Amino acid sequence: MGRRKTLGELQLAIMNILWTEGEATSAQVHQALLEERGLAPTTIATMLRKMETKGVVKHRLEGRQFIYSPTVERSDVHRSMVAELVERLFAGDPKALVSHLVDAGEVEWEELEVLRRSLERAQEDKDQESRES
Amino acid sequence: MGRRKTLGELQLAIMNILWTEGEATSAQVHQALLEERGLAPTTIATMLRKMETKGVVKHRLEGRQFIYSPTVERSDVHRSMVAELVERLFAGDPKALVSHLVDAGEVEWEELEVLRRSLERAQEDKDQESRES
DNA sequence: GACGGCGAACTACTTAGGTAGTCGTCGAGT
DNA sequence: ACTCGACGACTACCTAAGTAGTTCGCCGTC
Repeated sequence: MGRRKTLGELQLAIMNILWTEGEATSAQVHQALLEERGLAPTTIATMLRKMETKGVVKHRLEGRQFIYSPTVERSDVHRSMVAELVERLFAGDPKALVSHLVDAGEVEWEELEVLRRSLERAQEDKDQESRES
Repeated sequence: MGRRKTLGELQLAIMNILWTEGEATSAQVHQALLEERGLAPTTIATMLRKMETKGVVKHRLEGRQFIYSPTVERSDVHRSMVAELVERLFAGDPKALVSHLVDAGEVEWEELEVLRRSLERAQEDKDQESRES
């Protein structure tokens, strides 16, 4: 059942709401996106139905309302979308992406050191956990 | 004139050929992609025409052949596509992408150190150059 | 018991990538 | 001069995302 998990712009915006809220009705999602997008309520509803067909959300019925919730993890979507980009642009080499970010001035190389430290620490914490369990 | 520089899978494959070769005819591109894709020659030709409309390639006439060449830099395309992904997935924070790569096990944090060193060195080289010029 | 509103469903349309068949033309070789 | 092959142009589909209008059913209210 590992379908294509590549989501479009609006779909990601909707998923972000569902991921942070846990679940929401079509109207709630519409409300949340109204400020920045100003879309019709039907647009959101249609999109949610399409996303359910695709298998990235599901709904349960409460009264006469559909309450939608995500069926995929944020991290899974991130993983597959990043992997696709790396595949397409950097021949599958993620390190090339990091190089690119620095070359393009998006990330200062000094920041890599900071990042490395905190990630290293996170790794140690994880090791600690598994040792304890 | 800064159109959307988001290219699809096939378009990227074609651009990769043009970027490495400098220029090529439709037939040459078709030949180069035949192994892995087995597409009809007309498909390549149509795509090149669409890409010219979009402004990412141009052609010159030699005899009765169109010789295509890129009009955008590989690095520009990489930049805008990575930026779009970072915008969509990581709220515009490129450091979050690096974190993700490590969390997802795509890049070992130890490699960041190696990468950091080489990038730092590259930076020094660049500084050196500008000082010399 | 008819009525109005809300929300889901259906339908339609646009844009973009991808794929390919058919047509027209022009130059080369006989 | 005439035919044939190569190659660009045009046209047509398909799929996916995005956007929204219209319809229909149901529920509570008067």
